Amino acid sequence: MSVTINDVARLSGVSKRTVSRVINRSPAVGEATREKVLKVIEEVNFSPDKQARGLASSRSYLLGLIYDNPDALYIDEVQRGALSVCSALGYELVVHPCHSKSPDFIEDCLSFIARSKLDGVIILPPVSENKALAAAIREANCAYVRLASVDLDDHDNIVVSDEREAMKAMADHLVELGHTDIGFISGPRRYRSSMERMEGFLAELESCNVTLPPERIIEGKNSYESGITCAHQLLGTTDSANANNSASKRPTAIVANNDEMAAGVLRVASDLAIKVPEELSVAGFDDNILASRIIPSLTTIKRPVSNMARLAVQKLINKSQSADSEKITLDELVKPHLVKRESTDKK
Amino acid sequence: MSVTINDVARLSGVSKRTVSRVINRSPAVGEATREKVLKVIEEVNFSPDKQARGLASSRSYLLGLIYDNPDALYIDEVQRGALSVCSALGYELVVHPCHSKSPDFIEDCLSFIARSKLDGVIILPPVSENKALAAAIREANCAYVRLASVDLDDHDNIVVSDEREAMKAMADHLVELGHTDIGFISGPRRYRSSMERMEGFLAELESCNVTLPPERIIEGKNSYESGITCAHQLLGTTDSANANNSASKRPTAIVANNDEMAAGVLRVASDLAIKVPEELSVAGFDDNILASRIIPSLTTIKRPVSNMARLAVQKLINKSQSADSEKITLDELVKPHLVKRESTDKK
DNA sequence: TTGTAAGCGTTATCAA
DNA sequence: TTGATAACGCTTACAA
Repeated sequence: MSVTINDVARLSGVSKRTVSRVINRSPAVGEATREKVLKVIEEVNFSPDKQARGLASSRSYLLGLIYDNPDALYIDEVQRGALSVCSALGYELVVHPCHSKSPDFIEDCLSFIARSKLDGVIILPPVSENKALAAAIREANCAYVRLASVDLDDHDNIVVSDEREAMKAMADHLVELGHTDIGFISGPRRYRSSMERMEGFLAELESCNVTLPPERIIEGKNSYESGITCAHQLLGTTDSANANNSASKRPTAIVANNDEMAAGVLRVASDLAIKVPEELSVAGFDDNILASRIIPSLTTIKRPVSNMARLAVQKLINKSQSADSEKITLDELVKPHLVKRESTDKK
Repeated sequence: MSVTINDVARLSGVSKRTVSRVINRSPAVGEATREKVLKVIEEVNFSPDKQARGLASSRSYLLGLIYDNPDALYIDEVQRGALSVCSALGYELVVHPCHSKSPDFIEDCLSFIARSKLDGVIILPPVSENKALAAAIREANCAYVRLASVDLDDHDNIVVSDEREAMKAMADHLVELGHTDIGFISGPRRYRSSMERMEGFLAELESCNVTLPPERIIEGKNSYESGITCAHQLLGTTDSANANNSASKRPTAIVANNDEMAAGVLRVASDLAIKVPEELSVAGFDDNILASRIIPSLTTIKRPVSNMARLAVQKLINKSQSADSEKITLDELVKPHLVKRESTDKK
């Protein structure tokens, strides 16, 4: 049927073992031999069988992607980024959306890893913040890299984007535009990333001498619906805040923990006939496709998602690579950055 | 390390081969023996090694997802749908975005299949319409199922959603609202799905005695930017149509081949201060997340994407299953349906 | 630097 | 209905 290592060995007049060495980039092969073998490999279009390789070496050349994030755009960007490195190195990507609230979700992830003997997994936020999961995976002796906003693991096991810093840029942007009365809709406080973003934002405001009173800071759930609820609260249209909906009492800007919630804010503003950005500036985080399509388009923060995913794969592969084969080099990581659009303007 | 088929054989006092038969649900095993073996399997928590199995039987228990579709939301929905069936049956899903314009993309897909000895692949639109790809995959002896809008393959190899029918509902909706002067932005005409949608829409209009002149029907590229270009054309703001931008000359409704282009139309309407839906109704196709978030929210058509993906996996697995093991039952397929929102209203 | 032989954990062949 | 034995295609001791 298809050509095997034996064929290559025979054709190039060396042993199986030597061919194996060539395949695995072992340095312990004479230059002449290596070239001879490579030539044959090329000629007969040989590619080693993954399953046989895996069976013999207990590796699978499969990487897993574990996520509970509902943001399809984020997932898609991660996948494409990861794959651009994966497939170039002979690895494939197996996807695994999980339910981090489910009681047996750790078991489920471990089973996922075991079933296919994955060589490593990439864990996306927010489940990447789950300490127990990371511990269990480490315990199971599987390589992993977490994508996160905080440095909550060894350098080898994490790829961090500095969201705190990015939110400082957002604060500066709004202060420059003259905003001092700003509403902030955070993400769930149990997530480190939510706290990073919030703290970065508030700290920078402080250092610009802008202090937000507690009622300007509310906790959202990262969903569109939650954005709507929180916007009502900030814009003074809930029962508890009745009759307070005068323009003078409203914040002149609202920043949300993500674009989904910011979209909710835009929806409420539209319903209340509050003009954005003339009467209210709005900003989000993620640079979702929404952000550029919605009217007015949304000022937001873009993370280097694709690069982060690539870096994660590289770290993973470097780990699982046998000691004597060449390591690959790591890209420089790009920082998140502010994207200014229509939804923010002078106070 | 972990328990193997040998352990099970030893513990239950039968041969390897018999255990293998039990695992594979072969009927050629005595009832008593089967139960004895199953009991041991249960006790020692044995699960067969995929790689070894694959090596011996040349199967991988891996399914591939091939797509050139840039719509992350669609991909995500497919993945989740497919996985809900996959993992329940011990299969994993390997993803493969491809570039259908690239000259070696068929080779690339074949290599993807060969590399991991995939048991089958699901091909998403629009590349699912590519006849050469399907032929090549069939040639390579790999099972496949295409997701498409037209019945362009054997029943076993395709899952169809009736987009033509769905667009009839869209036509009826607009006619009911009193629209007779309607602009239509099609997708690329080389795609069957574009043609299906367009033909379904126009045919139904005809049968309601509404005929669109040629200049009301233009070909878009399915992108947001293309939506903007086409909207300008339909709303008479291009050079070639200068001075024709009087309300009376404009269509009272514009339907686009997808939500992305419809979003472009909304953007242009906003820029031209044309009120939607008061002065112009707009509709799309897909029910992207955009559709519900954008202001005004978009009337569109939702496909049963997740169900289609599940069905595809079921077909695939039924094929690759050995003849003597149980087949699984197929779900009923839900049809695409119209979702009415804010962007369409009475003329 | 290269080769020999023994697995890796299954399934498949063929006989009993 | 069952079982010994040989694949499957590769890697890894262990030699040479």
